[in-house]
Amino acid sequence: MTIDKTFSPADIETRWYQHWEASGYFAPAGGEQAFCIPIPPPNVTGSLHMGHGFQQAIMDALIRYHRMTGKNTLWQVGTDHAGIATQMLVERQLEARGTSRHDLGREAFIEKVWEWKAESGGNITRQLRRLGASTDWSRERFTMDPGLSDAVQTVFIKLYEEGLIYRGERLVNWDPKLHTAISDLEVVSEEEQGSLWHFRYPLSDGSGDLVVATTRPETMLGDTAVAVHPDDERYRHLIGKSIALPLTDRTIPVIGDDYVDPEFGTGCVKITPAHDFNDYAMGTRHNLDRINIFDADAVLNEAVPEAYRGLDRFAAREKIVSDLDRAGLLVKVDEHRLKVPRGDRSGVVIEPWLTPQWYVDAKKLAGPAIAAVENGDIEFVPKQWENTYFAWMRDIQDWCISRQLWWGHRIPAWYDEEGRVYVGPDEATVRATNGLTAAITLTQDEDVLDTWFSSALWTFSTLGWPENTDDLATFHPASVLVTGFDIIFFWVARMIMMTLHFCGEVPFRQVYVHGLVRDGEGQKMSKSKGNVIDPIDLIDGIALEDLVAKRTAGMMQPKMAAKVEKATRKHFPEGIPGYGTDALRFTFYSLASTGRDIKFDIGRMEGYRNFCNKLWNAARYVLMNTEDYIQAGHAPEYSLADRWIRSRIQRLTEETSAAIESYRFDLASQALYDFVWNEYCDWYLELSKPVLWDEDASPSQLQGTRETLLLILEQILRLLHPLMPFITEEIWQSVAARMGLSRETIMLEAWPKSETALEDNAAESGVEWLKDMVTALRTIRAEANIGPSKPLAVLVDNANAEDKSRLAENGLYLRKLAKLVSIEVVSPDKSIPPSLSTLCRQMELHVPMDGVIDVEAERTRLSKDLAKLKAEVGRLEVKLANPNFADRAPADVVSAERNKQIAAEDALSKVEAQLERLEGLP
RNA sequence: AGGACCAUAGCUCAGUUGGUUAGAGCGCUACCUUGACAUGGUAGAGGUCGCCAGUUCGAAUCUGGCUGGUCCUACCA
Repeated sequence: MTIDKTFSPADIETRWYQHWEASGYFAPAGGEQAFCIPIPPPNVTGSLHMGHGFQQAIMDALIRYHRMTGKNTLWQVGTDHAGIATQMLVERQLEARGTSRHDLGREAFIEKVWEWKAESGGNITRQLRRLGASTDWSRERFTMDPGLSDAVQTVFIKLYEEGLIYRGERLVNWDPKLHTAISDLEVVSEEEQGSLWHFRYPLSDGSGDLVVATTRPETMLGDTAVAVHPDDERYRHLIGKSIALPLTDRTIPVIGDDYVDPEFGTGCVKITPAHDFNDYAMGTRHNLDRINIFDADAVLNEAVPEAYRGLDRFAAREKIVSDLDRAGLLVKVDEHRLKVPRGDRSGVVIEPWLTPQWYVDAKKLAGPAIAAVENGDIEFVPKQWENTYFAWMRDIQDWCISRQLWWGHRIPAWYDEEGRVYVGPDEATVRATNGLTAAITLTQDEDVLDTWFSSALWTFSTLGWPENTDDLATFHPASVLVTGFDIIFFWVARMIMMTLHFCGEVPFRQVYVHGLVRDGEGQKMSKSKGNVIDPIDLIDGIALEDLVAKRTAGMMQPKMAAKVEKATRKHFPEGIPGYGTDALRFTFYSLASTGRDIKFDIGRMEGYRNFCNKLWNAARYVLMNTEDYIQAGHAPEYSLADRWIRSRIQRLTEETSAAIESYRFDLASQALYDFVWNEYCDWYLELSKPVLWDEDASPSQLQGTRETLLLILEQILRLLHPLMPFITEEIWQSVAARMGLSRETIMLEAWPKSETALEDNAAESGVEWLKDMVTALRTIRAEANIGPSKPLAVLVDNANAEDKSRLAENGLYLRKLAKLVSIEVVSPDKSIPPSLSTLCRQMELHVPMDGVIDVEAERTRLSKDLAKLKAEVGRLEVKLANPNFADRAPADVVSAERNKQIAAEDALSKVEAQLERLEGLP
């Protein structure tokens, strides 16, 4: 069997995944204790972005880890129907074909969406597989599945019956492009440049006028009052008078309300209760009329004077301003920055609009949901996110759940001709329970429910609720929810409320809140910015031209596309080489610290690709050197190095487990990387060579080293497996075979336990000593420019008894690792020939150079050491001379400092002596 | 307006309850194809831990203020 010199991920990943899936390894199996993660359902018609990739990587690590610890492990997978997004997508396709959903009609349109789902829905699950996600595909769910739809309907009806869902006509956030209401959370307000128009409104008794300031002139046609602050000296005498509203024939009152800020604008506010949330509230307080002047397109309707009917809101603004100007009523226009609310999907300005909608009484549901976090039934990690949660929950607003869409769960409510509402699972039931004869016409509500309404039921609806299933009993509450902080309100909070209400228990015990992935410059990744990276492209690689094409596809503005193209060519001049899933995953883990932003650094990913290669080659070395391992059959004898690495891996095991348990994947990956590269490869593999290549080594010694090589590698693979599933499985198969283990997959092997009995402090300090020696000698070599191939002789002065025995025991290692021909312990009075000298601990190492020493270079080198030591001695002297330190600091700290001082002074005098000796040379 | 978070090497980031010579990866410099690996090896250079005060024998770490940045919530007509 030959193994390639470099690791090629593409060859193995898909093969292993298919094997795992086909073998049913992802399904829950046995174990007293259950461990369950519900996937945050991605949009069924979408595709994975880096944020998803990161999130799946975290979940898969947790799942694989807990599966290996022997738990009954379920990763519940599925997707949601993403009402608005999906409907928009399909509508765009229809548009491209010159048709529309209205041409098709409701049923045909919904059929089209299902077709589209069938076509594109596999995309996201395919990507999940490429990432190695060990989800139980046999239980895949979709929010529009019959079972989940049942749950949605049951919940709606129950909440309605309990009075927690109600229908009401109120101002909603209306999206005039998508023709639907959206919730507060789906509105994003950002500062934009606008104007503040000042208009003169005449009093109807002709006694004068006042000036109002507004950012939305077009709404003046719906004004039903002007408000001033009741204490405002300038205007209080006007309260109670009335105004002849320009451009209309209406008369409206001047009212006093302390909501008005006298400092802003003119101190007079026009009030339009039907088109502004604050005005609505004021209208309620003062019993004002609500005049709705817009239709669903935000076009002026019948309620306004004829001249303005049929105008779009922005056209109306222009006309109104110019008409008022012509009438001499425009006082001035100021530049003004204001927050403009836009729909997060459509991007158009949201219109507060008066329509009947369905609401969830969130305040009542919030109480227990707050308590569950307060009393620790649910724990956020990191804890600080609980504050975000509390802040929102304690000031929660009722949730508008109806959407004027076709794609989604249709609201189970029917109206008779008088507009009376009946809620029930279907028309027949509604008729039966309400005693409605066939003579009465019933019409079902046209609207569907917010997608988040069904997502809020995710943890229990996916497990079979409202049926009382075994799965519910076993896997609910879930163990942990892994999610980004951006959907704490959208999803996490709502899940907690709904689940507590319907299941009487929390949906999950912990919420692990991770950061959001950004590009290398800290920018949010978004399609419109053109800086998205498809995780699959990092895995498989992509040519520059393809990447540019992908990023600029569908960009409306050529200017923007050019900009994106330029940035892409700059950041990825060579395109992206394929790094493989394991490298991508390991990069995600290394970035998963407690911060809020995760800047994705491709350079770092390259480093972890190299790490995969390092591991690959370490395995190659081990396999090459253990070929006759099984046959040998001698009782193993363990070397110092064997005992050392066996001890070290106990600590690594502890550290890795603790890191994963506390969701510190960055620490876990760091510990593993450091161990594999800097301990196992750099030292242990090197230390194994002198043994394996020693012709005098006994069969027992060979056996001890070969066994340790395999044992440690096998354990490393298990520790790495949750993070890097593919490469570890590939290597593990060979390693396990070599060890004579006849088991199926590393996936189902036990998670390593650290064994205190194998911790060996003597071996650890022995190898530390050895490393110090080797490093000291290598440094001499490097600093004096002696090539690595030139063998050296070493004289060791001032060795104590322990050093002497270690020198004797480690001769083989020292000769090989530092490339020495001889090591000689000399007595202090022996004269040293002209040498390069250095210190190692309290020993002095001399490398005789046959008189060809560059005295000047050597003096420079030693002087540098001397200066460092002098600084240290000085620092320690000052510290220890301070009586406050000596008296007040703990005794162990003081004595540690004193020991440092003694060692430093000793070293100082030795270097001084070495310098002196140098002076005697030519 | 209220609140949160962040500021450590050129870059991306660790740094547990205050006590190390402040660490890692990438990048950089010099040398090296030695029988796992040049996606490699060896040895280095590089930081007044944003600024100012305070607490303390001792502060990257705790407290207050300031500056700079990010974000969330509410919203000004």
